[in-house]
Amino acid sequence: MFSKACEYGIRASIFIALNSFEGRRVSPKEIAAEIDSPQAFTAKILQALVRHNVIQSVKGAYGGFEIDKNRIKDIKLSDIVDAIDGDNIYKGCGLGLKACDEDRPCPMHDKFKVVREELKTMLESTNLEDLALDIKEGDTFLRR
Amino acid sequence: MFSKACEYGIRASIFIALNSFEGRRVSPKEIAAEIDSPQAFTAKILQALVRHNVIQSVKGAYGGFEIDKNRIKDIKLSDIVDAIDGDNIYKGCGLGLKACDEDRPCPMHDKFKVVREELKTMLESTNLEDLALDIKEGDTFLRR
DNA sequence: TTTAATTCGGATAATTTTATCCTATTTTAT
DNA sequence: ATAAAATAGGATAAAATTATCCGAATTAAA
Repeated sequence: MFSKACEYGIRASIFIALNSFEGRRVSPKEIAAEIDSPQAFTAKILQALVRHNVIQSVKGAYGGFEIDKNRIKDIKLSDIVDAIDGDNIYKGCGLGLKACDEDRPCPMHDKFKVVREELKTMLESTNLEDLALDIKEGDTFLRR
Repeated sequence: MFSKACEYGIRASIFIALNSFEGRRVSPKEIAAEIDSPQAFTAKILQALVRHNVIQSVKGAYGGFEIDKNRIKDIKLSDIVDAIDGDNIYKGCGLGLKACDEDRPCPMHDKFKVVREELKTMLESTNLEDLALDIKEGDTFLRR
């Protein structure tokens, strides 16, 4: 469904949010260890998230990645997916037809639209705070 | 969402179904021209669909690809997706965690489950006959 | 039985995605 | 200032996906 990069990006963002609650910055090394992803590749993804303004980085000693504590609840899964995979997954045609739209729909259009809308709604209505709090409560897990 | 191979596979299957209604076999060349896909790559995908028993091929002169006319309505989109992309897309964890399940869910699990189920239901309840008939009626389109 | 029209399948290439490595740059503490 | 601890970013490699090419095998018709 999502690319590996996007899966890592979402997992990393949740872990960063979790730490930012406590005012703690985290390194790519820590992140990759926690979410079980390749470190250097994860670092690239973090850079992309910084460029897209989803997370922040602080360079130099005592630096690391963080998310503005007051904005954690404003970051939606769709922001992360947009930054890494783009919006084609929840906006494009299921059969890959560029010209597919309401006026000239592909054979899957009407039925796929329902799924796509469900995905879009889900991504746009789920924020990092909710996801991180579930983990904190011990209701959900980032690994193993 | 789906791989290119899977998109081509679905589009090709619909076109074959459309022709099998009329008892006409079609070649990879014809198929690729109609669904606007690379011919040799499409041929490989057709072979995979034959191996998975989704479509049939008849070798030699006057051969081509076809679908048993009486079975067109029994072939579900899920059969095609399964054959080409596997079932991970509508059965696996949205964050790519192998260990994610109801007992130990990932943070996205509950919300993603709804989307995944919607996709699963859609793929399993949509058959080639319905899709081909919509095209025949001029309500939907395979290209342009 | 030969020929022509086909699918099948192996080899290879191109592109994209995933992953690694190394150096430069930035920043804080000493 | 200097050293140490970080992120940034370029170069490269590995793996997966997408795509092409060509000869072998199969089949029906002439």
